[in-house]
Amino acid sequence: MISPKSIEPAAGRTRMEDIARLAGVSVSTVSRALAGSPRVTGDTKERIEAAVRQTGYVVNQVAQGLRLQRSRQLLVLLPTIANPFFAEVVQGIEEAAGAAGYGVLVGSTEGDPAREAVLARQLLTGVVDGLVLLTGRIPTGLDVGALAGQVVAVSETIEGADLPTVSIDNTAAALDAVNHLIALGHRRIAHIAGPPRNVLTAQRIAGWRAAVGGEIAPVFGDFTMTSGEAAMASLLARSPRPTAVFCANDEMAIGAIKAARDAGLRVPEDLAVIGFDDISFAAFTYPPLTTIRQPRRSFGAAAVAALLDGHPPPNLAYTLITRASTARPGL
Amino acid sequence: MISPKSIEPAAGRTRMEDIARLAGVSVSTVSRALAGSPRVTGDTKERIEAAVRQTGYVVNQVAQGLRLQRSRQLLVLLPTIANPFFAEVVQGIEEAAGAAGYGVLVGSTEGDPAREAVLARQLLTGVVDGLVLLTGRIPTGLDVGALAGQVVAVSETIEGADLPTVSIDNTAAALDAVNHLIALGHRRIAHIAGPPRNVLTAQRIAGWRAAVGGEIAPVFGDFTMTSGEAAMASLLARSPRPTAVFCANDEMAIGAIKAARDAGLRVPEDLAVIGFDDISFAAFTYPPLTTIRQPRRSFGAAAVAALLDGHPPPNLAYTLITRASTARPGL
DNA sequence: CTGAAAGCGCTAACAG
DNA sequence: CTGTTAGCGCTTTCAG
Repeated sequence: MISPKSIEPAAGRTRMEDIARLAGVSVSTVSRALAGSPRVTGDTKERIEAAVRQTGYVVNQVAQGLRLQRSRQLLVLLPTIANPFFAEVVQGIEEAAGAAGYGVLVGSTEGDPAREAVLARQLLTGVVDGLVLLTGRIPTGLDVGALAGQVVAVSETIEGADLPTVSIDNTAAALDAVNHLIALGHRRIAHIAGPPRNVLTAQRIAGWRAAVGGEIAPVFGDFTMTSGEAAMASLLARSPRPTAVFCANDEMAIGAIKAARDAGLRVPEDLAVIGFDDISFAAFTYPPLTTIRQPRRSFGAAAVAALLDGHPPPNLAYTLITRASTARPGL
Repeated sequence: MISPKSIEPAAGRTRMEDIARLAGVSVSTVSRALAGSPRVTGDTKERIEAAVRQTGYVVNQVAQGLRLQRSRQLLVLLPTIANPFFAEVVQGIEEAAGAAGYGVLVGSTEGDPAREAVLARQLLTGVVDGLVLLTGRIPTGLDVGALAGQVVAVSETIEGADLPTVSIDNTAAALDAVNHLIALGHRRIAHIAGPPRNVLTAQRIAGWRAAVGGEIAPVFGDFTMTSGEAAMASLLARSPRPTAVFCANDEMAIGAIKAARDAGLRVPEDLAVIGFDDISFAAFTYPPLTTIRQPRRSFGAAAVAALLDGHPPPNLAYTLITRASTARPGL
């Protein structure tokens, strides 16, 4: 059990002072030696290193953080870690952050603005040095202007905020996806979109509209498999029925395929389906899912580079991955 | 960009001292008021609260952590956050931890023992108060004996370590899964196991063996879809071919179904498949996957309860979820 | 090349 | 009910 009622400061842990005593020097010297200062050399340095090895000493990062005013931790805020897309971006962030000596805190907010705000405040209290937003919005109460360079948006652009953003060109990618269907001969191409009032939703709708022309209404989902299934069910009631559907993410595409099959349709013969993201499951659906691959690990790496090195985040490249869920209509 | 070369201590952030000045009291009084001490009341309390609201002050958790010798952060160590099973356990941990005012650090170690060790040391340096191990092993260099009450294992029991562990009875669950197949009439039931030398692997093999009897060899995978696909391919070369296969997790089951279908077999008519975990994708495979549901959110909640309140973690209940991937043989 | 001392922002005796 | 003071463990001037 953590935090017993009686707190024993320093609970027996080795401190720098102990190392100093063992090595017969002062704490300043130990501190310098550990920081790799060239001012500590030879025998002194070796004695200190020996003491560290012997005791298994590790510097207290909390004390160090207080003194240095930096924690070497990053906070990632995202809607849900259960979505493989986000999970893989987090992997990329972790890798890059870890390589730079930074740790990663994950806040899975379930879309709750209150929870987002609470977590984001960690940034203001010294617990983390930087914030990666995968939520598509600024946590309430956070003054991003004053936090310049400490906040980066990933995947979703945040409107009205002048934030460095790591993303792909979603409109162009959606256009490419739909053009793939058009090239196969499809003309009635429906769209299962993300939630209304979401930037990605708008961008992908724009790409779809640009390709299909006209004013057909998309069906809105919420990026879950269940919502894709429901959306597809409603599309199947349309007449004439679409011959193809472009889904704003892979999970909704997986739901859509299930709905189509449950309605007795064959994919891709009766209905072609294309997704977005290329999560690992996309290659294992039946039929395997044609989709747009987003470079998720690179998203993470670019976000960390933006935070730690100030690199302006690039617009990354996406790829159309052609699998068996799309084919010529009525084949 | 984080950490400019010139560090400005206290970089303009509101400190408790500022609140004290605004409210016309001392910092001790502010500290007490913020901690909800009954010793600060009436007008004083209100002036302090007003100052806090006005400035948007948030206490510096690093300084607080140093003083209190506790960080209100938990570290979760896991093989890969990209696996939905782990992701959902993390959600459960986050929920429970968040409700108790704790934050969650995630270390996705990709099975790298060195990375595990480095991350686990955070526990020793005051960055986190507790450690949740989903990795099935003690990070090297960590003296769990000395850290009693600060470490809990989840999902995988750690052999030779006397650790509180949150899990299900994996052997019994595997037995139930295979008995489901036997009840359907299957007799040649193969097993796609997890990686060798893994406790879960051993337990699930034991349950399978108890049900099928005999000494058939399992095929080993590594819990990924790709490995399940490869394992199934090798099983299909056996003669006589199994009529059913019990997979040690859902992802390998998804891979196995793909391999079976690619080989021209129908699931479940020619081959029944049962998985383990009931990740969200299991309900959306084709055919939908029969599986053993593990209560992942509860795993997380129980782990946090063990750490924070010292509750001994219970063995949780699992459920057989019957879907369409299993049926009578040769139907 | 090394040490003494100050201080990061906070909490908790201890006095009053 | 409130303030003074010491100190959590570390880094970094400033002296020597």
